[in-house]
Amino acid sequence: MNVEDIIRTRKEIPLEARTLIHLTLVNNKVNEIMSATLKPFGISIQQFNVLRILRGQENRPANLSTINERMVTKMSNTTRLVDKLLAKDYVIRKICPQNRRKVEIKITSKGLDVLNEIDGIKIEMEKKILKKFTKRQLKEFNVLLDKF
Amino acid sequence: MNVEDIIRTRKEIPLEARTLIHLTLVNNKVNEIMSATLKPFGISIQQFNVLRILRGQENRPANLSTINERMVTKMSNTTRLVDKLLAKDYVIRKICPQNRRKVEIKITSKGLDVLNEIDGIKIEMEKKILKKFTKRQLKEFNVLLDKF
DNA sequence: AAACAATATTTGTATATACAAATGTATGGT
DNA sequence: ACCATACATTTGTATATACAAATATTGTTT
Repeated sequence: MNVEDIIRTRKEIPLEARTLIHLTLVNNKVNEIMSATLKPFGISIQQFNVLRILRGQENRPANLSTINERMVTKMSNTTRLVDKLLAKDYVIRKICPQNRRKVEIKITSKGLDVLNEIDGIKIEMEKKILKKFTKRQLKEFNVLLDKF
Repeated sequence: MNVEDIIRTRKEIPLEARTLIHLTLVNNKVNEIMSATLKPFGISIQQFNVLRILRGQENRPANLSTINERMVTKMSNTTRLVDKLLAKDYVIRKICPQNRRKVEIKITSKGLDVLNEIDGIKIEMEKKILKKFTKRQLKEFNVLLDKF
């Protein structure tokens, strides 16, 4: 991926600006591949993230705030993400009896099934995206990302 | 920025998956800062990108396809981005006389003014975002990004 | 020249997201 | 108990984006 080719410029871009453009281009590319990978399963990246968080709960329900604080999206949209998953029977939602302001969300076996199906494909996809990296370079890359 | 802290997990994440999550988190952070920086000027990141492409044309008009191929967004949305800029008098749009299917878009002096105003602030912002990087590390980071 | 294909852009629509306000519930002070 | 405040979530709304179809113009074929 060459930045100058993609944005079609012949001018020299300052290193700082180039880095941030580069980052965005790479992120877009990765997102496109991810969305396309999930498309056959009818879920978006964010819906997938919610499902994984719920699976991580290992049968304990999660309330909306818990889900939300582990994601990048805003609270109001987390509600709507759960709505979508609910419509597909991938989660169940009920009001918490101890504190009726809260809602308890749990992944269903149908939701777990679809996640398990995706797991293998996702690992393949990740390997493909990162095939040009050595383990050493991946670690190095993560170290650099930590500087942001 | 520690990935495990942000997504609040205690589990070991496989290096490949961790890398892609890390990338997304960093990109989100950078985008947030950029949007916030542009907010006082009333333009979005994408609108800003269009303006810069137009400035790069150095008085020659650009048609929609030209703008679009230098951006990540889809054609139909480029139309709407230009609509927004038109409403702010940052660009003018007219039908190309040689080929009436095409439209010619040019940045106005008002558009140039706002870009010039933003230039300095943007450089400051970039420095701030990348303050923990040495020049050497930035180059290294770009080399790694090229592997995607 | 009429018909068809190719090109350039726009419009319609569904989904996604950000931000502010509204709703419903619980808690602490008086 | 009453009231203000805090908390948890939802709803409303504007903007952003993806995808498909529609429109308008030009180029090509017969």
